[in-house]
Order: sequence, then structure tokens, then C-alpha cells
Amino acid sequence: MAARKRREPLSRDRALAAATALVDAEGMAALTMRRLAADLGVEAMSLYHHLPGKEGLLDGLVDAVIAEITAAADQAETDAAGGDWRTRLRLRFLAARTVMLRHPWAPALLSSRPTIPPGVYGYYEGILATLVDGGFSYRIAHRALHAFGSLALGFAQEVLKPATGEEADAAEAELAVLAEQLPHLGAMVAAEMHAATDPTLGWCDSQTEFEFTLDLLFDGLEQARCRSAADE
Amino acid sequence: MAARKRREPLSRDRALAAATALVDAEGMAALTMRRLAADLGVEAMSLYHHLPGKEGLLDGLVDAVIAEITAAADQAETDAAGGDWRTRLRLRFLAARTVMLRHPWAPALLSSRPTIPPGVYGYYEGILATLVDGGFSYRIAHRALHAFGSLALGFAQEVLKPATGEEADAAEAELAVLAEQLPHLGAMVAAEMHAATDPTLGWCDSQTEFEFTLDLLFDGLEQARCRSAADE
DNA sequence: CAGACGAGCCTTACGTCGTAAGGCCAACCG
DNA sequence: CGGTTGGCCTTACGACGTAAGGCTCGTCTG
Repeated sequence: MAARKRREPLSRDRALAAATALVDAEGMAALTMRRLAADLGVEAMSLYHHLPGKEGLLDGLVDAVIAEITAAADQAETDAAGGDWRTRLRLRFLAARTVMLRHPWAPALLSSRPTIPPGVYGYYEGILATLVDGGFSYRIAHRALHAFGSLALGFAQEVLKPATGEEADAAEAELAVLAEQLPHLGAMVAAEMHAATDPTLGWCDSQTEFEFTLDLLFDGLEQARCRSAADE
Repeated sequence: MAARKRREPLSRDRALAAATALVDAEGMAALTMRRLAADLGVEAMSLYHHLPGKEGLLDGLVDAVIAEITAAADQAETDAAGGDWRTRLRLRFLAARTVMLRHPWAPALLSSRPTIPPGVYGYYEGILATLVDGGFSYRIAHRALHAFGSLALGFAQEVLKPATGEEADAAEAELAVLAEQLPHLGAMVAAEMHAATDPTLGWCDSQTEFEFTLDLLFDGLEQARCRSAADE
């Protein structure tokens, strides 16, 4: 009956919040049932009274980011009410991107989940609404969703990875060795790579590249929309 | 000194071949040092005389698929010699895709590797050569590479996952429950989903969707190419 | 031909993980 | 006041990757 009770009781939300903090700080690999429990001042098995297991924990993390994205994207689109479908989607995706920049582990986690996180349905509903409202048929809208791929969630699934710090140096060295067999790549790197200023999420996945790809797709889709409208 | 020796000696190649077979048959999760060793009639630790460890094993797997892709893509482009850049790249990417369809685990593995697999440099060199030969500046070509993303390796990084068999049923049921809150999604699914015939690699990642996205990007890039040529 | 050597494989063991099973204890309800 | 229940802990098991060192051959040397 001192100032505070024995301690704050555990809960699903508290566990998820601690997990997010842990992963933000130390990466996915650090997220262990034992470690998470320790961060909460508790034993590992106690977590199982609030979470169905490790998979359930990961599902919870995913739902949390999706919710964060949905909120940010809905807000962004509300701000852009009245704009055309392009700018509304654009703001939506860019809002999602800022969330992803806060949680660099999210893309990998997202695409590793074996089942579709429930929250994404709601998120895609919003995108779809924008498209339909913008004059797209369900057929084209469906294809648009596929074409966007991970851009809709704010990240470009890069094949060429982050490569931060010494890794980047190692990769550069490796590439230099191969340079004579790879004339075009070498030339492009020489011409482009060192002009890059903002490699944030993924290798060269700068804001510029992200928006370039977005506009490429938007241009194509706008044409497709007009074509299908003309067909009717 | 009977017909065969005690047994075929182990080797890096034999280990990698067995690993590929194992993963093709039972998925990534089944790939364990102990299990792989067992498949080879050997104890786990024996593998360490030919491989530097689990990570090295995965690197080997990745290099193997990349090599397979490179070979298929180079062959495809050779067949298309004389065509314009679009058809050459198109055939290249579609060839990569057929390789990925043989190894459904490859996309996830690819995008989980912490370091850039050396083989991809060579592969991208080929793409870049096609682009430059087709009249692209390094600047636009660079952006094109980013825009292609995982399509260049033959797969679309889908957010909505495979969902095979009962999983698909479960997802469908789940979606049905939400349907009233998700009018557009519900309508689109009703209109589109059951018309889908060929969900092969990833949810709805049918050949059609893949090629649609490809052409969308190609159209946009063609414009960008002309624009930059006009600027000179 | 004897003996040493070394490659290739095995045995044992450690520390980590997720988690099943059950015990302990305080808070609450009758 | 005694019983119940829910929250947390203890212990334990079977995976996993892999460090360290032992055994057994084929081969090469003197």
C-alpha cells in the first residue's frame, strides 16, 4: 500500500508496446520471448497468459504497424480531400512510407507473415475507394493494386539491400573488383551512385526513387483508366 | 573394392544440390543442418568441412538460383536478338519468372539475405546493357532498375500472400465477415477474384498481373526515354 | 613394408530458442 | 474464513546452430 502497487500488471498491449520498442531499438533478431519478458520485468512464460505465442506476438506487431499506416494514410487523404485520385493516392502512400521509415524492420516482417494480416483489408479498402471514386473499374483497380505492390504500404521491396556502414564499403569494394567484367554497372555507379544523397530505407530507396516509380505507375494507370472509360 | 566405394564423398556442390532438393520439396523451414546432413547420409558437423555454416549454405542456395536465372535470362535475350529493348527485357524477366516458379521459396530467401549476393551484379549488368543499348541514359536506367524492383528477378513482392488450400478458404471467410464494412473490396472480390484462373506465385500473382505491371512500367519508361533524348 | 600424416567424418557438449506442464501465491468472492 | 481463480514463476523438453576434439582411413614418405 505504498505509493505504487507491486508493479503494473502485464497485458497484451503492454507486451506489444515493449516489443515494438525493443525491435525499433535492436532489430528483429533481438525479439525473443525471454528477452521481451526480461524487458517487462517478468519471466518468459508469463507472456503466454496474454499472447498465444511467438507467432501471435508477431501478428500483433504487424497489426500495430498496419494500424499506424492506416491512420496516417487516412489522415493524409482527408487533408487532400477534393484532389484527384493521383494526388490522393500519392499522399496516402507517402504517409505510409513515413511510418515505414520509423520501423525499418516492418517490410521484412510484413512480407514474412504466412497469413494475411486482417488489418490490411481495411487499408486496401481505402485505396480501392480512392480508385473507384477516381473513375476506375474494378478490373483496372484490381490490377492497379497488384502493380503498386509494396509501394502501397510505403516501401519498395528492394533486391539490393540496405548495406550500411562497413557493409556498404565491402559491397563497394566487391563491386570494384568485378567492375572490369561489368562495364555498364561500373559506369552507372560512377555516374550515379555517389550523386545519391538519401539512401534511407533500402539501398538507394530514396524518396526520389520511390516517387519516380509511383508516378511511372500513375501515368500508366491514368492511360488505362481513360482507355477503359472510352471502351464503354 | 566392390562395385561402388564406401560412398560418394561429400562436397560443397553435393550439399547445395541436396539442399535445393530438400527446400523444393519441403520448404525453407525443413532446411536444417541436421536434416540436410541426414539426407546426405552424414552427421551434421560433417557439413562444416565443406560449408562455412548455415549462412554460407543459404548464400550458396541464393547464388545457385541467381545463376539459374542469369542463364535462363541470357538465353531468352539471345533468342530475341534484334528486338527492341522492351521485348528483350520482357523476355528476360519472364524467363526469370519461370525459374522462380520452380523455386517458390526463392523470393523470400532472396529478400531475407543480409548482404547482396555477388551473382546479382552480373545479372543486373545484363539488364543495364539492354537498357543502355536501347537508348537509356544511366540516370534513367538507374531509376528503371529501382522501378522494376523484384520484377527483374521474376517475382512480384506481394503483400497479400499465397493462401493455398484451407488458408485460402479461411481468408475468404474472414473477408466475408468484414465485407459489409469493406464495400469496395467486397465488390471487387465478387467481380474479380473468382474470375482469376492462375494464382501461381503469390496471391493473384498470375502471369497476367505480372505482365500488366511490366508493361505499365515499360510504357512509362519509354516516355521518359524519349523525353530525356529530346532534352539533349 | 612400416610408419607418419592429414582429410573426412563422427561424438560430445554448450548455449539458445519456443513452449508444455504444473506449482505457488495473493486477491477476491461466497 | 475457506475456496477459487487468475497471474506469475519454475522446471523441463526437444529443437536449433556450432565449438572442440577424437577416430579412421587412404596416401605418401623413408
